[in-house]
Amino acid sequence: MIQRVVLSQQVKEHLLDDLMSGRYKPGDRLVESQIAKQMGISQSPVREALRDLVAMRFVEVEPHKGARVRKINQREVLEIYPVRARLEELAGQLAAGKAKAHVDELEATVEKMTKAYRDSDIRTMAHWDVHFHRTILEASCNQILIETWNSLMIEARTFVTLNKLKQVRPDLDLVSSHNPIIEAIKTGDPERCGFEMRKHVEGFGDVMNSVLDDGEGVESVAMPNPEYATVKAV
Amino acid sequence: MIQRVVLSQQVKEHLLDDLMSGRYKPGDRLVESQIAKQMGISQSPVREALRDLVAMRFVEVEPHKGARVRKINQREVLEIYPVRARLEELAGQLAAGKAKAHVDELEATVEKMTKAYRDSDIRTMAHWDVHFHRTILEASCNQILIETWNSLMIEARTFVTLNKLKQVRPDLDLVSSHNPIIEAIKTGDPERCGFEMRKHVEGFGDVMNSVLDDGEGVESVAMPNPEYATVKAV
DNA sequence: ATCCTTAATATTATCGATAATCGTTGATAC
DNA sequence: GTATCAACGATTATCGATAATATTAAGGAT
Repeated sequence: MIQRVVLSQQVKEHLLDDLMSGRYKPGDRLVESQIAKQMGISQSPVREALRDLVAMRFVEVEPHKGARVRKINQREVLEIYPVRARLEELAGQLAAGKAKAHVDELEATVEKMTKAYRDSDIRTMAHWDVHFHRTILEASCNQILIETWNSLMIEARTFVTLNKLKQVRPDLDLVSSHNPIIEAIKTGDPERCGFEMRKHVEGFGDVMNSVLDDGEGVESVAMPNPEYATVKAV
Repeated sequence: MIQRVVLSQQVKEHLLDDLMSGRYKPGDRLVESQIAKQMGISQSPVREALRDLVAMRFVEVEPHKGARVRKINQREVLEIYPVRARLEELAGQLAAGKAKAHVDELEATVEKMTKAYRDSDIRTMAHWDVHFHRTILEASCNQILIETWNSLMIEARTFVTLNKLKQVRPDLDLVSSHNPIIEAIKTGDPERCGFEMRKHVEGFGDVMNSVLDDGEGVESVAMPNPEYATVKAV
């Protein structure tokens, strides 16, 4: 086994990779001793890695019962959008001035998303989608805001979400709704930047609400202002 | 040593208590073996507890160098208010209807805050202050929102904040600004509830900005809409 | 057959010891 | 006096083993 970084860190990344790629399914048990043997190391670093994953909300443990892959239920998937919307609205307002410097990168990112979308490479698409939003978040220069947003584990969730959307609503254009945000940033108007960010996220929330709604019998999640629909059918 | 709960949990609570009560100061080292010996247990549970505290952002560790009490700098203290403001605005909107059932409790909570304030018992005051906000958060019924808000560690920070305020601005009335929120909830109007929540938090942010501003040479943190001041001098 | 108790098994929680790493001290060279 | 480096001491990271706890299986009583 390699030794460059602390073992627990390596284990964590290894497990994270397994989780993201779906080799572990929600509800699966994660047995410390098994993973340890399988990786040829002792129990301690595995245990530590699992606790980290708990903090990241990918895994849950019950004392004396062990760890399982957390199953994010639909309620949780839907609840996240209003929260994201407000955080990103704030980010947009704060970033309005500073983000102009990143317009080129944002446009390039949208380009990469479009390409991944055409290739039906959902993983890559999710990556650039998150990158787009993260760019604006970071331009806000509010570290707490950034960390709070990060704590929502957008990257992992976006992959699942886009997968689902591509599957049940292949007619949707998931990329072009980023453009109004770029336009707003070009103007440098904080209100408009915030508004477009919020609209964008809430729009996705609405779509997910309708998608998951008729899928299973999930009651829709309270959304304060569901008056606009961002994501257009093509 | 007792054995009812898992040791690491007990250690965590013990350390948390030490941290909150100021027995450990920011920057202090937390040596695993020392704590272990001092509590008469082995290193493992201590180590685990420390990692939990890292996830809670009370402690930071560098690999092979160990753990220290995290020093929350002023920038961070100030940055939190815009974020809180938006989260609590959303909470207010979502909770508008349901929170009516809790008006009595909210009023009782304000009462307890007032009493603690008169007794100059800042710790208790912080407790009920947080309780007030948490009540509304929970009435929002958005679990993600609640968890996100919790992740900001409001309780610990409020204590520090109120302490500072009481110290440099003993003239401020920190309690009565909660009343407009209760009034808004009585009306059940989501917009108004959200607005009052946001105003309340941003108002505190403004005060903290001015307090810390002339205290040390900290540049003030971007606040999108600092046009109102909630906390009145008495 | 169902319910309870017990034994066996699987796994976590904790321990005590060791290896790996960091920071420092002190000696030596320049 | 300052820089470089080796050895030491302190502390973390990891290990392997054991104790504590939960889960399952088996057996017996009702």
